[in-house]
Amino acid sequence: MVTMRPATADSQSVQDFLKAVYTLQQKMERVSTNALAEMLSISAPSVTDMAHRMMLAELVNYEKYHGVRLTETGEREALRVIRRHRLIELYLVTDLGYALHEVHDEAEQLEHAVSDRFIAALAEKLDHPTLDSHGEVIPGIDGTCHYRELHTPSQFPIGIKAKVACLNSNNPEILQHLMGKGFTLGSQVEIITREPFEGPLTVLIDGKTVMVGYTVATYISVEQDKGAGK
Amino acid sequence: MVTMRPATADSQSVQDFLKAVYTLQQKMERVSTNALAEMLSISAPSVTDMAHRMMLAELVNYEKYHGVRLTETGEREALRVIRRHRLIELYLVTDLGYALHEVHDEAEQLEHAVSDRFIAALAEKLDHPTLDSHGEVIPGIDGTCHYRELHTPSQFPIGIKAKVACLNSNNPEILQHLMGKGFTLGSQVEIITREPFEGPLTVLIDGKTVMVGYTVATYISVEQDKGAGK
DNA sequence: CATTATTTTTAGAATAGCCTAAACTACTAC
DNA sequence: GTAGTAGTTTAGGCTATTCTAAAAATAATG
Ligand SMILES: [Mn+2]
Ligand SMILES: [Mn+2]
Ligand SMILES: [Mn+2]
Ligand SMILES: [Mn+2]
Repeated sequence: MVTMRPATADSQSVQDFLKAVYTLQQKMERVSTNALAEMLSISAPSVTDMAHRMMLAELVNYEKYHGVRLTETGEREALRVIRRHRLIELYLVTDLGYALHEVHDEAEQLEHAVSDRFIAALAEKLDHPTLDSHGEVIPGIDGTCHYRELHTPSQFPIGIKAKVACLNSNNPEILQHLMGKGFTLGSQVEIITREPFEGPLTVLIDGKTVMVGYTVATYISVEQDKGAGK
Repeated sequence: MVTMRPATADSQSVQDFLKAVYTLQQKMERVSTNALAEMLSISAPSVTDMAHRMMLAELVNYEKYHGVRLTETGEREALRVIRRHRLIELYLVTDLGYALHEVHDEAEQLEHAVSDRFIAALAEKLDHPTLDSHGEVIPGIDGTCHYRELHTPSQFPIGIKAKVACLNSNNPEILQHLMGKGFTLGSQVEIITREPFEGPLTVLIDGKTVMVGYTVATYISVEQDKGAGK
């Protein structure tokens, strides 16, 4: 720590770190080392160390005992990696016959290995998409994100028709479970009943009635049907 | 060196090392540390070190001062990586619009990052090809290679019609130079004149007459036209 | 506002890959 | 066969990334 060299933005660890900070930043002002350790599955001391080195590289702003925040450079880099990740995920489903639950782990590796040339080819082939195979927003080359107004079934009013807009889990088992119930992007859904105390939901999906646990439902986002009055 | 842990076959360094040994083994009985250092662009001591660790992992047979040879396991692994590399190269040209000179460097990274699932998808999509975009043999999943009888222009008799069967350079500049002259896989070629002392060749390619330097011509392999008497 | 509990950082260490400089072996030529 | 040269290995070191155990700081509690 007397001599500490700055991190380089092109390593796998640094890129995953940037993504993790970006994601956690959406929910909290500053991101704690513990939260990062949890998300990255590494020890807290490793996070502290990385935070120091990325501070020197001016990718994050780090204050001892008060967590981390992305700098402008850091955010740009994070969005670049997220763009890669999501373009790859979409491509795997669209052109290589992957099932949704298979794409995340593959993309987690490929995002670091692939060249800008490769990403450009994918973007071109997919006709510059803005949503990936989970329904998550793909940032543009300039970092712009076209967010939509989404809702979680657990907070969406009963009786309103909506469409599944995002299945935002990275866990293959959860995704398989949800898709097994009929939740796929674009499905028509309507909440029929909602049990209190974080109980299960009864949902009408494309005409079929199914039950879903509260916890697993938090990985679903729906979008109100266009044209349907609020 | 008192305690030395065996290498693990799934690291980038180890995989590239295996490929290098495999390639050099075609031309020499045992592969020297210097030859490997040269091919891998690392120092000779690094090669010695790696040789030791890969010996412990039973991937190579290494004898001090007498170089290295792949074990059966090592050869299987090497062929697996070569298969990946070449399927990726073919895919990049066929489906993603890459030019031949762009594929090698990309494949050199991707071969380590991609899953077996991914490779299976490529093989399927390309209809289980046996030749990559350079014209090199793609080993099967079981390691089998369907070699052809190829010739270098510099040793091929004058006046015989042949087809370009392989452009086996990894150097983008060389490939661009050759393709600029009209050498592409499948082109009709006929040697018109050959200068002595490793001098240039005059070649008829698809009707056009071009000159090629001796050195650069060593990266071309041709196959005698089928049906044309020897 | 003390005391405890939780979080975070420091200290010290390991591993894979790499390096340079120095020592050593093996082959080549008298 | 001995000297010289070319090729290899050993010795010693460095970096990035990870870890565990211990110390320190912050946050929560009564
Ligand atoms: Mn993902
Ligand atoms: Mn990743
Ligand atoms: Mn190649
Ligand atoms: Mn490689």
